[in-house]
Amino acid sequence: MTCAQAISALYRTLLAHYGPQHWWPSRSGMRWEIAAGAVLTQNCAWGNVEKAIDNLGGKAFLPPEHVLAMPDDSLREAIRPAGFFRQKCAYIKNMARFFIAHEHECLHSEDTIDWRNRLLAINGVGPETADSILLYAFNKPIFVIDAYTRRVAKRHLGLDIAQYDALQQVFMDALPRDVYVFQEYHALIVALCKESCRKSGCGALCAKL
DNA sequence: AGCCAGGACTGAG
DNA sequence: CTCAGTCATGGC
Repeated sequence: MTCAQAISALYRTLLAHYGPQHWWPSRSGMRWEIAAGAVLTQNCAWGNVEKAIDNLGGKAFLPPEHVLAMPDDSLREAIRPAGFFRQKCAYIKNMARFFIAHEHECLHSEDTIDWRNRLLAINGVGPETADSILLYAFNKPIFVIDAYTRRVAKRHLGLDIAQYDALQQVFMDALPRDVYVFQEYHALIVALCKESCRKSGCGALCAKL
């Protein structure tokens, strides 16, 4: 079995086992909330991010103009549960400026790579954050690599590639250029890792992997 | 009590 | 490019 076939096979196995995830929890349904969440979740448990999001309006998530206008002290207090609150305060304001200026433009652009580069130019946005925003907030066809993906790639696919872009390319070359597939695949990898973590063995599924 | 969680930035070699 | 140090909270 080729590497590409193994990547496709793993996707089918995970999808059959866990079912569609319809991922990126967002209560308000705003693209902006997804992007802010992507920054807040940097090296931090999602449960802590939810507290921060609740503090920023939860279901009625505050629009970027409002967050940008908040005094740093207030914004820091709101996002404190997500950790690194001093830097994340600045990062989120950078992201708010991007949304105010470019949300509509980015949404209707076909040039994903161009917008990926623009996101990467923002202080506080690295490859994973940029790709998460493009894939889940803007529905662009790009594959997200994170710590979970690296673990699964190494463990179940024998892929030990250090460079972010290189590993991303392997997945993208192996799969159809399909937003839905990219969204589900990443979500399914997270589902697998969370479950293995809880049960300290992965049970029935691991036998198939 | 420590380790880690859906990273990114900076500086050094 | 690779690597360590830094940033901070909450859950287990």
